[in-house]
Amino acid sequence: MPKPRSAPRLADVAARAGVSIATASRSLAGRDGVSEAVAAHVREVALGMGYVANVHARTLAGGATSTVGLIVHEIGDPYFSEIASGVIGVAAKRGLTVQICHSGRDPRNELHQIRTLIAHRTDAIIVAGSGYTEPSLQAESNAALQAFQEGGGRVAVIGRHFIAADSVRPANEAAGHAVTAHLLELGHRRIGVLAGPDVLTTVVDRLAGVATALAAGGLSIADLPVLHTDFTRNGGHAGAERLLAEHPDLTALVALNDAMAIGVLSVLRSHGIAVPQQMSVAGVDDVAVAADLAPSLTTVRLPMTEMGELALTMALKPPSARRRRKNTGHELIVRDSTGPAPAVG
Amino acid sequence: MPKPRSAPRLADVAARAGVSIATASRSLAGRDGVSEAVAAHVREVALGMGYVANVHARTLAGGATSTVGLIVHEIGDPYFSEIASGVIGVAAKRGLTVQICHSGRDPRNELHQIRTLIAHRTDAIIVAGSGYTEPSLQAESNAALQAFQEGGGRVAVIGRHFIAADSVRPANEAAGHAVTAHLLELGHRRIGVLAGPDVLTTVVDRLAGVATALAAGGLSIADLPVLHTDFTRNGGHAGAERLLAEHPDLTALVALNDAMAIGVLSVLRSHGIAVPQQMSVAGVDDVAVAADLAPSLTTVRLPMTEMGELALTMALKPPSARRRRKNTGHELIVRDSTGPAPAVG
DNA sequence: CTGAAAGCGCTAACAA
DNA sequence: TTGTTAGCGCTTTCAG
Repeated sequence: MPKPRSAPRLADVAARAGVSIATASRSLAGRDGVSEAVAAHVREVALGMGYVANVHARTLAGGATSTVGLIVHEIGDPYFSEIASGVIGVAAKRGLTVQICHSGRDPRNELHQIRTLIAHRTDAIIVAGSGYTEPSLQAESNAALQAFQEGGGRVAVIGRHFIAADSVRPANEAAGHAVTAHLLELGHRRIGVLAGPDVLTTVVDRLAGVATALAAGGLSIADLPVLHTDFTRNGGHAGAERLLAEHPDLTALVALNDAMAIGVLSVLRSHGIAVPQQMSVAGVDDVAVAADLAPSLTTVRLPMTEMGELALTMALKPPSARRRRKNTGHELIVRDSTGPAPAVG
Repeated sequence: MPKPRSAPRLADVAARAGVSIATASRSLAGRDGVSEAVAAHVREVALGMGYVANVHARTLAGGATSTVGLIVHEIGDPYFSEIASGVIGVAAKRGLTVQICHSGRDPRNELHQIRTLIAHRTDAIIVAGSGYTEPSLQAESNAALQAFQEGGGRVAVIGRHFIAADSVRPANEAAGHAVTAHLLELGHRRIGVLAGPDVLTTVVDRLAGVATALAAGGLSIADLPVLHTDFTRNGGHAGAERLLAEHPDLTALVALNDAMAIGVLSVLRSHGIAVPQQMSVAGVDDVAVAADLAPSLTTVRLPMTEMGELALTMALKPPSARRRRKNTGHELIVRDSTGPAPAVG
């Protein structure tokens, strides 16, 4: 059975309204050059027929296009779903639709998704999430994005270096600094760090913040245990188990994102270690649930939703000669998971 | 400065390869009717030029289209981001791209999003999230979806009644039954229910499950306090405050989704009420963090990711005469937030 | 096996 | 103010 064809076309509307196809087009597009009476009539007819313009034809013909692409690591991760929410929010306001793809933090797959989005001729492409410290890993993505921009496409990245495009830059280093300074202030000296893979720039940047805060406090990060595991809840879980086993003297654990911190809290709970009395825990991001964990999580708030909004807003502006950079703010949110360092045993 | 035009077109590839545009098309599409030698050559040239077919032109010309639409309440909500993850996962495997829109649980806006997706001529549209008990609220959406299907479009809904399309049906009633039965078994009799708006079918269905479990236990839901607030964390928070104030004798609180349960736990914690010693709490959904709350949340697991996968898989199958229905399973997950009812004071 | 040409539905000059 | 017409880039008969 052949796919039935039925959606009314502009020509149908025009015929029914008794005008030319051009007039119909103008009326519907709200462009002027049509008498208001005719325009209104056409619109009414169109509505009556349930006419909806074919976006592909419209785009092909050079009309305004209407979709933007968003690449995230994984939409199920709150960090990214909050960013996506911001992007979708401003897109909806502008009548745009958002295509979302998973990169899975795999450079090859990311490249593939970028290509796909380019094929879809989206107005803009937003790439969210950490890049790689090793530039060669994203050289191809970079080139593709570059070509896309040269072809008139717009690009904005969130939390990425090494890509020549407008960018929103989360305060990663400042965030790392802030949590660490907070812990130091509470008297902690034996601090364990749960970091994600060190090929991720986000991890490296946050770690750099940790290091400078430590240095300012007269400590060296080289003297503290830093574990690189997955940048996820399970990575935090596994890392905490190991840190606890190998460094029984720690009084605080800082996780480089909230997902990891959640894993850490879980381990501590199962070991019956009181937080924050015996061990302080802090994260970075301030995902929505952070406030509702028990104990509620001390963390550094990064405005994810706003980052998404910002990125799309920048991407939708006419391109500027030099690329724009927007640095986000950050805010230390002290909750119940951190407390004074226990007196030395 | 005019928008530069640069993406190579099929014609460019054809010219460069020294073949006709038709041959180029066939080679790239992997269709036969071309000598393998020529095809290979064309492919190589295309690759070298970084050629990517224009999806709009391809779609317009009647070629295979390649995108599906997904409408969710709000992508920042874990329930929906997990569903989205499932959808995106299978889409990626099939070389499809996913357009995600927010309905905001507003029937008018939902209709608008459906229209948008139809304009984009997506292959399929998936609508996720509760519908309304009042059919008139979604009559227009229904009609639009109907027309879309008659035009050859595919539709699948998740957790929705009253829409003539393939559907994935979460075990809402069974879930409501399961949590309630669990609480009853633990000896609870004074149970408060935190429900979302009663215009949502999901709420009504889960509530029905609660009622039958209660009835089986010799109780009537009419005798218990049922509060209809927002179907969100804050709704649960506000509702719990009220329930606690007005019904100090309750020993258990069931929230009709985990988001609400999280709000409930937060209230209990701030009131210093021990869970589960003084008050048991249970939710429905089993979002990812449920296991990491403290106390970990007893809930009923609904396979959100799988629901998303299922929905797209169904939608991608050739349409069948009568609509398909897929009921999901459910599983009571007993964790630490529920315990025996305290002895009567 | 390969090429020429007719659209797909729409927008945007260009005429009238 | 309105209509005519030439594409946008691709797929797909239909010829060769």
